[in-house]
Amino acid sequence: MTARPLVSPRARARAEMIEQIKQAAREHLAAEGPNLSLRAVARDLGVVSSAMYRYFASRDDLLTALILDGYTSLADAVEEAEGEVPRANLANRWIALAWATRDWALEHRHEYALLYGSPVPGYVAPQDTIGPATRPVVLAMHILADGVERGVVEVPADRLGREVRADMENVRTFAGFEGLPPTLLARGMSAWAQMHGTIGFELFGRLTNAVSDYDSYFDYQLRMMTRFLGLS
Amino acid sequence: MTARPLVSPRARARAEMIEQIKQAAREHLAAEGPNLSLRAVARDLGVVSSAMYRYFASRDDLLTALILDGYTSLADAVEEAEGEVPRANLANRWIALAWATRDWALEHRHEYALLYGSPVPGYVAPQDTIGPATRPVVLAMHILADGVERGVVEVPADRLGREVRADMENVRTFAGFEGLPPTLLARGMSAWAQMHGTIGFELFGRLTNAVSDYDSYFDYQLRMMTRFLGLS
DNA sequence: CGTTTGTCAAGAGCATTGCTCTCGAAGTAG
DNA sequence: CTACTTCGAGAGCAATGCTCTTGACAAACG
Repeated sequence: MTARPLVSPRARARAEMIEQIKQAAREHLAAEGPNLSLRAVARDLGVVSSAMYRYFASRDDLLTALILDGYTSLADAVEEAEGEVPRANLANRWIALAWATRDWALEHRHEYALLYGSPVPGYVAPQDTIGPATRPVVLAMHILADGVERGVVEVPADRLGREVRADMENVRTFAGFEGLPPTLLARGMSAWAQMHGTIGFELFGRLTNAVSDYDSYFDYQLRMMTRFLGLS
Repeated sequence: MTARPLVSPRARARAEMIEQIKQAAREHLAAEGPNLSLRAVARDLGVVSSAMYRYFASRDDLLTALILDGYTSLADAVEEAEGEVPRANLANRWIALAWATRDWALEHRHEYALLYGSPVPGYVAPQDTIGPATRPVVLAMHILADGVERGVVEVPADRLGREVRADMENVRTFAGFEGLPPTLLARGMSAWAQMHGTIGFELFGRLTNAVSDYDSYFDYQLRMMTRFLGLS
């Protein structure tokens, strides 16, 4: 007698097919950009287009799956890179995080555009994307919180407006940072916007004719950033 | 006898038609997002779709025209706002520039996405867009150059890498800033990326659940920025 | 074992898109 | 008046996302 399989062959085949579709879709994304065509990936898989709808209710659903995978892929890469730096070296932890973000963005240009570029027209992010989506920025703020805890990061003595303070408190409790002062959090958000702004400029070709050595440029931007944050 | 019109009625009608098409396209852009449909604007104008091709060789050509108009519209708004601030008030000039940018972006969300968001798939920016496209950032750097000239902005004494220095020299000569030191230019680019990063975050919904009062948030970000630039 | 239930790929079909071509009407210039 | 150009209309082609039906096959159950 054979043991009942833990997952039926059917469910297994289905999971494999879903993975194949996503893989083909990713390749199409990298090749032709965000104009993802269900029929095209169906052709790649030697399958008729209507069969796709057994696995994804719509093209947007496929996109959602890709976006979700993208968020976790990016977050994994970022967390791994940051995790390899000694805890006490705050500046290098931030720099490692930023480089990992940029490296991932350059390797997955169109996926990055999907995550951080202009949103797709009719698409609305479902609730379960916000978890993976916030992992990198939560990690970044964790570095700052660590610095405060270790007493090596000086807390800016700015006077925040009431609304900004409320917003920062909101973010703080959301991410679970008790020891992170709002003024420093605001600085972190500033640096975060700068990092993604710089990466976006490079990726979307807004710096052509202006910058030739993007690595050095990014490196210098990061040096200014860590100084601005009081990490170095 | 009637005088020969300076521009023939035909050329005039043509120019008007082009303007009508662009206007309808802008409205469609604002309503349905970047998925601009030639046939839809043709329907709006009560005209058959093939007639569009008498005025724009392709859908991308229409987009190019909209992008070009967008750049000049944004640049006009920014230059006007900045021009109203007394020349000596460097910080307020920068702040006015930034607010004008954000205001324009909020009023023309999809056009801003066209200009600064992820690029449209097959689209390549023609050469004649780079002029209007750089007007705002040239203006921003001009404020910094002005500050150096007036001797009120301190020049950062950073040591730039050779590549970064070369890039900054490149940008400097391109924009015609002789008196702007590379280290300050690099700071300017940093602030520029931060500004567009922050605006993009707000516009593309990357700050929902984190920020509630975007005006105050942007205001505070600007205060940090002008301090970082040495303008206040 | 045999029947039922559910899942699957295939195909036809609908409305939409960008774009091309041809045709006749109408305006313009000599 | 005649020759030329420009225009809008319409048909048509190759795509797209998505729906529906049909027939085959596997899993589950009695």
